[in-house]
Amino acid sequence: MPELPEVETTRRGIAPWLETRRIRTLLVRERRLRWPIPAGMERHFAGNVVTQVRRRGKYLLLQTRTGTALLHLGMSGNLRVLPAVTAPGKHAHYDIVLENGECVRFTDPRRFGSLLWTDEDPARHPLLAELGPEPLEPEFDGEHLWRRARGRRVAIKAFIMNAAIVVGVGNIYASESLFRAGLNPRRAAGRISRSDMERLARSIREVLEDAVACGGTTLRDFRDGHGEPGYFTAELRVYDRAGLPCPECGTPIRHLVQGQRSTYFCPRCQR
DNA sequence: ATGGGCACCTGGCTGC
DNA sequence: TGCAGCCAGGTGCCCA
Repeated sequence: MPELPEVETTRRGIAPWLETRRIRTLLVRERRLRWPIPAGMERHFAGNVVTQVRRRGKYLLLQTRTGTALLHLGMSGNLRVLPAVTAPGKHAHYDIVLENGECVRFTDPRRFGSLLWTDEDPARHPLLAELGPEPLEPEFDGEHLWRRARGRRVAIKAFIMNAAIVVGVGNIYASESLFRAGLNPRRAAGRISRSDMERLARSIREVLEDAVACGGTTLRDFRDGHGEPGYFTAELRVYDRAGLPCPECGTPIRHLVQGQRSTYFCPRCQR
């Protein structure tokens, strides 16, 4: 479900409800997420105060007075701000309950999401330490992509979906970025010119910024922190549009599979 | 080091 | 209606 724009949208939705607030308790109903929630997780939350809600790639970081909770939404997860006494749905795996009873609830049918804790600098956590730059920050640019692509034969689509190269680009926005940059998703990363990499970096940035401005993309079930869908779905130019005319040239959009993931592109506009 | 494939899960949709 | 088969927004890990 969530790529960078959806995670950022979620962050913006829940941050005002959590920052500076004291947690009454963490209520866990299902510990079997991607990594089982450790038995002692609750004690990190009870009575603690959230100082900041940040994002690194597709991870949400709840910074507290004593450490940092690392949340991941996986494929199908979402976080919702809810009033006190809201009956949990089938896959409501944990609630972060505030002192007044309001809660932020994690729901995730597929259980690919996670909830981890670190007492140390979260940037040093093994899951975050090796991540590439944030695509909306200045250190991400065409030169970075070009440099990291030297000698690499992977398809450019897989390359930009690799979080060690750049974070936040998932399956939807990879196709969309490559369309905007006019690059064929099958091209070897190492064979793309410096100037095309500049274009690609700009495209990635623009697509993600536009999607954040729209509150993300809702294909099936993405909801922000308050249950609202994202409106970038209407702006998608190629994703999930196989056979439909390319918005630039009218050629039917093609579908192909790369690394078990669907790719969509215009065979005429993308070389 | 790199690249490719698998696994982890549930639910929704399609087609017989 | 029922059911098998396929697909889905992520990503860590294993193997060649």
